[in-house]
Amino acid sequence: MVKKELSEEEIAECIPDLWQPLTQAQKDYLAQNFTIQKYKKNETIYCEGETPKHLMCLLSGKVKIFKDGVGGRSQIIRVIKDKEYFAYRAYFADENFVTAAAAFEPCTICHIPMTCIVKLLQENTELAMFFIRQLSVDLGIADERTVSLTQKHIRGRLAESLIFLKDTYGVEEDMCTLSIYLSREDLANLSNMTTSNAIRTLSNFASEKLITIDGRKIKIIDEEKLKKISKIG
Amino acid sequence: MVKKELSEEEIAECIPDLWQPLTQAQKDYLAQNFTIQKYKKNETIYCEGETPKHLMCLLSGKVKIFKDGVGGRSQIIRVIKDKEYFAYRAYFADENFVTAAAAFEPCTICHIPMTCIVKLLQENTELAMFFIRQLSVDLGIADERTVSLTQKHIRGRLAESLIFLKDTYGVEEDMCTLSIYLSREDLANLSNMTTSNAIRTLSNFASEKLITIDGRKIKIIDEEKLKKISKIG
DNA sequence: TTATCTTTGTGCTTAATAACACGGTTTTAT
DNA sequence: ATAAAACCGTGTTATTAAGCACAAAGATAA
Repeated sequence: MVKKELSEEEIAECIPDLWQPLTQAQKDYLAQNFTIQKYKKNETIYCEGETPKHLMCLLSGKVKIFKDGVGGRSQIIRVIKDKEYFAYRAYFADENFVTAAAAFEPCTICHIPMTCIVKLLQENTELAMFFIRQLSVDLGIADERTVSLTQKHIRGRLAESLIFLKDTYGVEEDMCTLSIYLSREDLANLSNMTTSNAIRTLSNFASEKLITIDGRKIKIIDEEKLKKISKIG
Repeated sequence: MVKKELSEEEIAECIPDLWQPLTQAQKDYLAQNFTIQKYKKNETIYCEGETPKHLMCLLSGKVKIFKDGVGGRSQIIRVIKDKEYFAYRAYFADENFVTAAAAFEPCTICHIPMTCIVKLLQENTELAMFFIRQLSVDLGIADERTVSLTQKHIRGRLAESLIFLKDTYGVEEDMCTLSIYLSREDLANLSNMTTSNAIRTLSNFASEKLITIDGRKIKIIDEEKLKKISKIG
């Protein structure tokens, strides 16, 4: 699993935000505790209830953070893209994971023991500020999302998800095909609705010429209209 | 508004978590930047869209953090009790407030300029860890809450809110009357439902002898059953 | 290649919850 | 003290979204 020893330059490229504030001694220390792991499509990265041990940073691929609620329904809480950090919250809160994580597609993820991170934090306030900022941003997103998911109607929620996926993972060369190919079920779990309603609403959007669908390939045609639908709820 | 100069001992009692990690010089510095403000029942503490300037700590009273969504419906995101800190997230995230805050009842709140907090953070990693821990706990709660609010049914959501209010604000001497007296509308906004449904569901709980209601006074009679209702959704 | 499983799509039914209307009650303000 | 406003409770109706059944199309595996 663990790949060959990496040079500090290679590591620096993987985790620039974490690396940059460190002194040389701290960089050496971190490099000794740095490992890389590969995950297959749909593979579980961690489960709800497990004890967190590592900070993870996604180097390539796409990851979902989700939570299974009552009656087998799953809710995607957030998604992770390239160079984003995750899996550290529960450790800082001294809890087990309340969410699970899985790979949407094949992923490369680096692991750094949280004990190592905490040691670095104790001597580097700039690094501490990085986590404070990151957690603060995520908490703001969570607050917004709570209201969107509870108050918007189905069309608004799905429109929001489509815009969100475009903003997060971007589009292909044609400038409008979403780079992420999700199953209807994942799209539903992201938007807090049943799979049937995701399918139906997606078809409606296609009839209204807001998007085109070709299997899991979705092209955003009228982004402004989608934004409007998302906004009015 | 600003009360008479307080002694360091008095301040230490107000904000023990913040105070304890500081050196004497840092304590002196903080004391110079410490002010106290009173708010009346229902008074707004800050509004969505405003620029955050101060860390606040609730010294007495009860506060709601809420967000107005589509169609005038308001969602209570979290509530603050004695000795809890708030209003700092947006500053750390370099955003304006995405939520608003108001006093449920008369409140005393201390204000500390965020510039002062940031200065202290830069020289005190223990203080930084306090915020990292606090934000991590809150983010976990937000994740759990997202799933509860979206997936549980009305009865489950209201039961959860009642348990939550008991755990947060406690009960009176009789050991079962909730110490917080909320309007039906606030109870609805906490539980993501309309006011009529909060009223109806509350009545149902009363008929089922899970609670008794006397105006805004709510007694928890059968906590176990309520927990069960909350859990199964 | 064939068989099996998963995913997608469609129609119909049912359940859950919001919306509305209105009368009575309590609180607040003057 | 009195008027006005806000809040509470209840019945009725309308809307939204979930649930279910089933067929077709793709994907996966033996």
